[in-house]
Formats: sequence, structure tokens, C-alpha cells
Amino acid sequence: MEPSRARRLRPEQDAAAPQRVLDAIRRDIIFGTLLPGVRVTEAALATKYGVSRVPVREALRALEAEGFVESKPYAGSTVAEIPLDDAEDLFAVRGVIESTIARRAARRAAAQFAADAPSTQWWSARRALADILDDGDRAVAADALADLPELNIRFHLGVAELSGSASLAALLRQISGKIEWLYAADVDNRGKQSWGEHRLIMAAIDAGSEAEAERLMAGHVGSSHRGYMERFAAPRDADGGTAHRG
Amino acid sequence: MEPSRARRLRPEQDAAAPQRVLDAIRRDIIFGTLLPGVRVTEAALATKYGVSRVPVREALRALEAEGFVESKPYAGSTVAEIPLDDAEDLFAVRGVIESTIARRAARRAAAQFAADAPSTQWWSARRALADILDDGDRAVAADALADLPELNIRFHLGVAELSGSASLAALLRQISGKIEWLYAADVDNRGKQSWGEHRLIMAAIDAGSEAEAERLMAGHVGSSHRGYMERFAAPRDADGGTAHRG
DNA sequence: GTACGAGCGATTGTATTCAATCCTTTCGCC
DNA sequence: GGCGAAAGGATTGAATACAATCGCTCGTAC
Repeated sequence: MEPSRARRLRPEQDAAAPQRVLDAIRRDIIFGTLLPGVRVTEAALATKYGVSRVPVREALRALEAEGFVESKPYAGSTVAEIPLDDAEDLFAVRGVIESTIARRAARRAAAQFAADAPSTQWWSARRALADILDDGDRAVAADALADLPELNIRFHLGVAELSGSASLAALLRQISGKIEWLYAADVDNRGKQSWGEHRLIMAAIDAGSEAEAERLMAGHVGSSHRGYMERFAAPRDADGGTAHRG
Repeated sequence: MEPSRARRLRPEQDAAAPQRVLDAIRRDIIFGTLLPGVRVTEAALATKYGVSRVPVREALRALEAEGFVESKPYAGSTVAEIPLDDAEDLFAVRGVIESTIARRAARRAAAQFAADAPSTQWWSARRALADILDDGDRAVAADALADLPELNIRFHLGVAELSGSASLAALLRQISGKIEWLYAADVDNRGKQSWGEHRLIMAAIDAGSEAEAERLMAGHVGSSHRGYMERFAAPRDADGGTAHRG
């Protein structure tokens, strides 16, 4: 299972190269290494990550679907603008998706405990969530706030996994990148408090309380929403218009 | 330009081959030509559509992101099951996305009419919607219900275009395939009535009535939801379980 | 007769190669 | 001196070639 480094004498066949490149580029965009408007060429990325252009192409297509880059035929790709205008909509939709996910997860947890033998898949997802919660607590204790955006999105995706709804999980995955983007911009403000709410949500899911899990998740997302808007949207609220990208 | 039947002296650079292949495969899945569980190989698809494996790979990746196929490394892709279990969630999320889109579209329409010169982009989107509405009316009049699923999704995507929210449009595009899938399964039942509601929504948007547009769109999606569930989910409701795919 | 393992065919993942298109620069003309 | 058009370089899109992996079948041992 593990890619031993001794085995890599010639292969270069990772079978995960596109995913690795995708994560790396997205990370660079989210944390500001790649600034909006910058043009990215396939050849440069291929050289940077030590692969050929084919995996890079797949990664760029995925990033385009996620809204991180914009491409035109034969004209290349550029990094998209930070979606400030869309933040309001994004939070609204995210609230519904995540609330539904939380309800589903609680229902499924109850079903798993009722059954004689919980499914292996469910258990491994639950264990992964426990680890994520511990890692996040350690990061908070050590003031390592830079680690929180990734842990945050992994927690939410983990809950989606636990919910068992493939459609909802795919949808959340679709917008997870932008959520992380917005989260990273506000992590120094609300990061610690926000992380603390995760254990309450987890407890409600474990208890099988559908309504409680849904309510807590809605509140969790709503708080992030308000915090973000107060910090970033307030100055632009007066003119009532959108500030950039027409 | 045209793919001559002579030998491929020149490789025919379409620059749109992946999109064409993507639409074709998705269409085959939606309309039942490709049945769930069937294994699809890249080579076969490449031969069928007269392209190489590279564009086929891109199309398969996109289909995977949309949830139409499932892939494992080195193990190939299979057509996913019809998402009956997820239909409930899908309709719920879709309701929020489309309601928000309708509200946004009405707001933007009012802004366009208030300005001296509406933007070219807005006008072309509005014109396209008018054509779609006419085409749909003709299809209904001619009892050509098979045309409605595609026209339906084009109408809703067109409204998203009109809303000006790139995030919401991308999100709707993400689930549009499955919406069309569900719609096609129920078009003989609710197709005509459902189509008639589109002009009411369009009128509310043109009038700039945000609340009205949102209300109508929520009702429109909600009706589809109820109709679909009454037809497909009711028989399975008694046993309280999910029937397939765990 | 059944279970286990090695060999083989089939299929995917990536690299390399070549054609088509776009963008920039420069040359010619007004 | 300014403007327009064509040529060249740069970059993307697709096809072909090759390496790595998986699933299946056949053979063998128990």
C-alpha cells in the first residue's frame, strides 16, 4: 500500500499525480502564493511538480470546475478573483447543505448503533473524525492557526462522509475549496471559537439527535457567515453595489 | 473543418471534443442507453466517438465529479446507480440554490432596466431564455416530451446566467445532470404543467420582483419534488429502508 | 474436489510528439 | 509619428507510444 521510496527506481507512475498537483495548486491559491489574475501555464506547473503536462491538465480542469481558475480554448488559464461577491450566496447554500448533512449523519449514527455490527466504512470515517478533532485541539492549544483551515474542511468533509449521502458529499466537496478560502481569510478572528463548536456537533451526531445536529450545524455555519460579513462586507455595504469584476 | 472520411491526414483539432463526448455520454446515461452498473472503457468510448483516449479521460473525470460514474485507479469506470436515495437531498439543496438564483436574477434585471444601457451579456442571456421558452412551448404543443428535459435544464441554467452569480451558476451546473436525470424519469407525468410555470417565473424576474421570483421558483422546484416522490419513493416508504446500494 | 498462486491478457496512467491557435512584436504604409 | 496587418514565437489541444497495475484463467498441490 505504501509507496516505498525504494520502489521508485523507474516507475514515476503515481496513480495519484493529478490529485497531488490539484491539492498543491489549490493550496497555493487559497494561501495567497498564487495571486488572482496571474496566468498559469501548463508547462511551468509540470516542471514545478515534476510530472508531465497530462496530469497538470486534469488538475486544471478540476480547478476550473471548482471556480479557482478560468480557461479559454488555446488561451490558457488564469487564477480567478476572490469570490467576495459570491460569499453571501456561498454561505447561504452551504448552510443548507451542511445542515442536511448533519441531520443525515445523526440518523445514520443512530442506525449504526442500533445494528449489531456497525459497518467498517462507517467506523473508519468516525475514527478519522476523532483524529481530526484531536489534531485541531492541539493546533488551537499551540496557536498554530495556519493549520486550522485544512483541518476545518477535513472535519466538514468527514461529517459528509459519515452522512452516507454521496450527492451531498460531492456538493460539499465542490464548494469546499472556496469555503477554505473564505475561512483562511478570517481564521485569526474566529478560528478558535469556531473550532470549539465542532465537538458539540459531533456529540449531537453520536447521540443520534437529528434536530439538534441540524440546529448546531446551522448555527455554526451562520456564525462563520456573520463573522465574515462583519469583517469584510461591512465597508462595502453602504454603496449597495458590488465592488469588483463587474 | 469537417471530419473527412479520408484517412486522418490532419488530426482534427476540435478544441471542444471533450465537451462533446461529455454531453454524449451523459445523455446516454440520462436516457437509459447506458444502464447503471455497466462498465465503460476508455478505448471503447474513444472508438465510438472517433477521438483518442485523452478527451475521453477528461470527460470521464468530469462525469465522476458530477456523480454519474465511479472510478478506481487502474480499475476503470462504471455507470453509477440512479440516485433514488439522494433525490430527497438533491431536491432540498436545489430548492435553495434556485430560489436564491431567482431572487438574484430579479434584482439584476431591475438594475439593468434602471441603468441607461443594459449590458450586452445580460441582453444575450435574456434573448437566449426567450428562445428557450418558445422552443419549449412548441415542444409541449407537439407532444414532443422527449425534448423537455434538455430544454428544462437549459432554462434553469439560463436563469442562473442571468443572476450574475458565478458561484451559484457553477453549483447548479454541478447538479444539473442529476436534475435532468430525475426530470426525464417523470416528464410524462408533470412535464407539461411544469413547463407552464417557467413563464410566470420569467415574468417575475423581468418585473424585478425579488420576493415573487423567489417564491415562484421555490414552488416550482417543490412541485417537482413532491411529484417525483409521490411517484417513485412512495412504494419504498413502507419498509422504511433504502432499497439499493446500501 | 477444492483452494491457492503464478502467468497472461486487458485496461488504465503517464510521457512524448505533433498540429492548431493565440498573443506579441515588428514591419510597412498612411 | 501613429495605425494596421502579417509573421514569428509561445502555448494549448489532441494523438500516439509505452510503462504499470488489476482481474481472470489455468495449473498445481493438498
